[in-house]
Amino acid sequence: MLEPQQNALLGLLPEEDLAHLLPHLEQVTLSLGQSLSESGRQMSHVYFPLDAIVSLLCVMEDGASTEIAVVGYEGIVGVSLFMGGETTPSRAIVQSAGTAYRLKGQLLKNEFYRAGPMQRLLLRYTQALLTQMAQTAVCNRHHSVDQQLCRWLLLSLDRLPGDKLIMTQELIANMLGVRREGVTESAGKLQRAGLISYNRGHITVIDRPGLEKRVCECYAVVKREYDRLLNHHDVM
Amino acid sequence: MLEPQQNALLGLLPEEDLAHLLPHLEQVTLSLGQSLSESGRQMSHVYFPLDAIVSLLCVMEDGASTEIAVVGYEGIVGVSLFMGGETTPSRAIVQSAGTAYRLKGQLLKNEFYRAGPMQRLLLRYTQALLTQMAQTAVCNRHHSVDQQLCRWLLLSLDRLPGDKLIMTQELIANMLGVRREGVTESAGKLQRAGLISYNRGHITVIDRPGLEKRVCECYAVVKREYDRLLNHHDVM
DNA sequence: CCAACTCAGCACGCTAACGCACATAAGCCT
DNA sequence: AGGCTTATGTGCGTTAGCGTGCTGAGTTGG
Repeated sequence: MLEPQQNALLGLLPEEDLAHLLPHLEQVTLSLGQSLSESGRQMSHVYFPLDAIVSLLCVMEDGASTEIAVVGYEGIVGVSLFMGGETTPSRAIVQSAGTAYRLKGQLLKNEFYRAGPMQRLLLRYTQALLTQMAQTAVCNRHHSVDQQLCRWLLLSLDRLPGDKLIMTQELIANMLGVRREGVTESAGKLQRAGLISYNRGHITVIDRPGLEKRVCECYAVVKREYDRLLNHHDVM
Repeated sequence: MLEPQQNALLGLLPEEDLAHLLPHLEQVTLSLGQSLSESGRQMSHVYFPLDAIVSLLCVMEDGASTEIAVVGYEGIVGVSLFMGGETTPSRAIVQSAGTAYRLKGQLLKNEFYRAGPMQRLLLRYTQALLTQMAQTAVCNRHHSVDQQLCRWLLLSLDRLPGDKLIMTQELIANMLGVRREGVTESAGKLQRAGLISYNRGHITVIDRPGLEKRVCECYAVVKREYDRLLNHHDVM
């Protein structure tokens, strides 16, 4: 059984605050490719992933896209609701199927405007998101597809229980905003180096330390900032 | 004389809330290249630019950098203070000299945690910043230096009183995270097309509509979102 | 007024990534 | 089994942007 506390934000909340929300939290299954938020559309709920992963994508008129951030058990999908804008121009797509708890948008806003621990927590999380987006921008600019693939794999791995992910090269290419063939090539290198094994949409990470050696600094910067902003000691 | 209300955030604040802050607002001159915030360092003040422009840069270990957002009269530098993280891994550099009002960080936080109009305003602004960063990331990935230069020029122009900016190609290259020669080439095209005139660090925009024709959609997306989030009607 | 410096422009060759066209290959569904 | 769809691997030519080295035109300051 999956408990709401497996989501890091909910888990960091003091018991009484969590108790407020518990009756309204609804467990849902998220399936691969499902959209939780479309550009410019108001979300009815926010989502607290448990073992699912959600990608925030920025999609352009011609259909080209790039992942700007990834959200897993450590976060929440639907930041724009409590930030006051209600909508975002970006899209939220389930990148790895799994489970999440969801909460009606209005209830989250109520909790947020009580200005208690939940507010502090959500604001700190949003700042972590800012950092992730900034680092993604600079990584897009300066680093090779090889490095970005490593970063992407590690970010996903950190949000998954095991060492397997279900993901075609086509989809990874959409996330990274590169050609499918580019991913084929980079993934091939990683496979030949014995770091991952790739099999028709099923990736198994064999040598995680090896990936960490190849990845650019962007991964560590983001991870460090999440750890700093969302550790139990500072937040509560 | 420059009034605090020339900053859009301060200008949107109801009179009584602004009155709270006025005695503590200190006018300062920002000079080109001045750093307002270093990676991981706590800021003592937040800044409300009037006619100055500040770039938020993400700098990497090897010194390569990319601008992730630009802040002018419409915004505030120092979002991380009220978001709870206190520091950011990014750097804030004055990109166009001018004037700003500044406020002690603690005073801003006090005002923020009163949970009044200022809080709503700052949160909405932060969401606009999120959008700008996301769009920058996707633009870095998919658009040519030509297009990005147009975007950058227009974003700067929107934040300046006139049609001139003081900025060498070298600095623009740092912002965009490209080679200086790349900027030379793109700027040359714009100059030959009669859109701008370039003269040793002095750029004059001659044909703004022409720039708007060449720019990628990223500019409009960001502008629209700022207008939506920070118009007087919705915020207050 | 000349020297030093800064800024802009140009000419290479180089490489990563692109777009496109195929060739397999592996699972899926009668 | 056989044919379909989907996923992956490869091999082109093309191109945008990079790194480097250099030229020359302004600007500044002694």
